[in-house]
Amino acid sequence: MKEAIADILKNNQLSITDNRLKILEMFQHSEKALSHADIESLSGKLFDRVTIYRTLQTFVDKGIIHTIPTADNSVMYALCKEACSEGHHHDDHVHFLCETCGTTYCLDNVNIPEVNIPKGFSIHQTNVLVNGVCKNCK
Amino acid sequence: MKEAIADILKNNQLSITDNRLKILEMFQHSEKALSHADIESLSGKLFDRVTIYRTLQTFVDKGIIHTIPTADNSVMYALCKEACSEGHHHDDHVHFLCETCGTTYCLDNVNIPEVNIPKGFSIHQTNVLVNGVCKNCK
DNA sequence: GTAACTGCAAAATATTTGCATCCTT
DNA sequence: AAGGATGCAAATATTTTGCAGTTAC
Repeated sequence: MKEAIADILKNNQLSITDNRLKILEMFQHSEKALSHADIESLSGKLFDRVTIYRTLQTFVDKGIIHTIPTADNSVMYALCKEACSEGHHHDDHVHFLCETCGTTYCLDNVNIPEVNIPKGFSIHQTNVLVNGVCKNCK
Repeated sequence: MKEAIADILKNNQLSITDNRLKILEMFQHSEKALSHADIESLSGKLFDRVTIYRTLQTFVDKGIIHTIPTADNSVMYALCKEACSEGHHHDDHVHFLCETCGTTYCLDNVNIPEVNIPKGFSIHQTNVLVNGVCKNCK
């Protein structure tokens, strides 16, 4: 497991550091998406606020994690699937925000439905954001 | 036209002020969604930054405009359709972000497709965000 | 006249940058 | 040893709050 995490870094030409391992581990262990603040508090302030910003940005750039558009425009992050790579995100899955507990889930196994857009527009990527109540808060 | 704008304010128990009329007019005249910064520059710095924050928040609260979740998590606003009211947004239309010109459109006449979510989850609202190239940048 | 709205100042937050030090390779 | 990563300090940017003056009704 630890190995797998280190491999992710290695495969992306990133140095293997404690910070990065810990942050990646958080994402792997978390069923839900994480915000900068989540990571800061989960880490117990072990590492610097600035380091978190830079680490998250690096991971997004490398295609290891992706940002999730949220209704309240807070920035959430979650692990990318294999399809992603540097500069090319393909996280065409559904994101679910629970209005009760505030948790954001990536519903990887829910396919994005087809969207019909007007003539003259072309689609590169589709994000679907669902608000509602999750299974734990039901 | 001016009347219509004033009516929107009146119908929502808001005082009719120059600021609010001008900001609402911007939304009505704009095909695309606007950010706080857009409004600030469009206004020619006529009104205070703080007033814009407060006006936008008031409009969102009243259901006159809605926020749009964007991929880069910048905050965009657009007019709501009639279905919205105080505390109850129903902007179930597709939002389109042009990757070339950065414009966000509300595609009011494109219906939200059905999304199948896992057992135990219930849906209140669905947002669809499409990235691509718009008709003007084609 | 009264309540609501606005603008200014300032506080609180969030994010970015520079640089010296430390760690990975 | 060299380059990348980190932490601290500080610069910027963003958003919120308090309050006094102004405006709508």
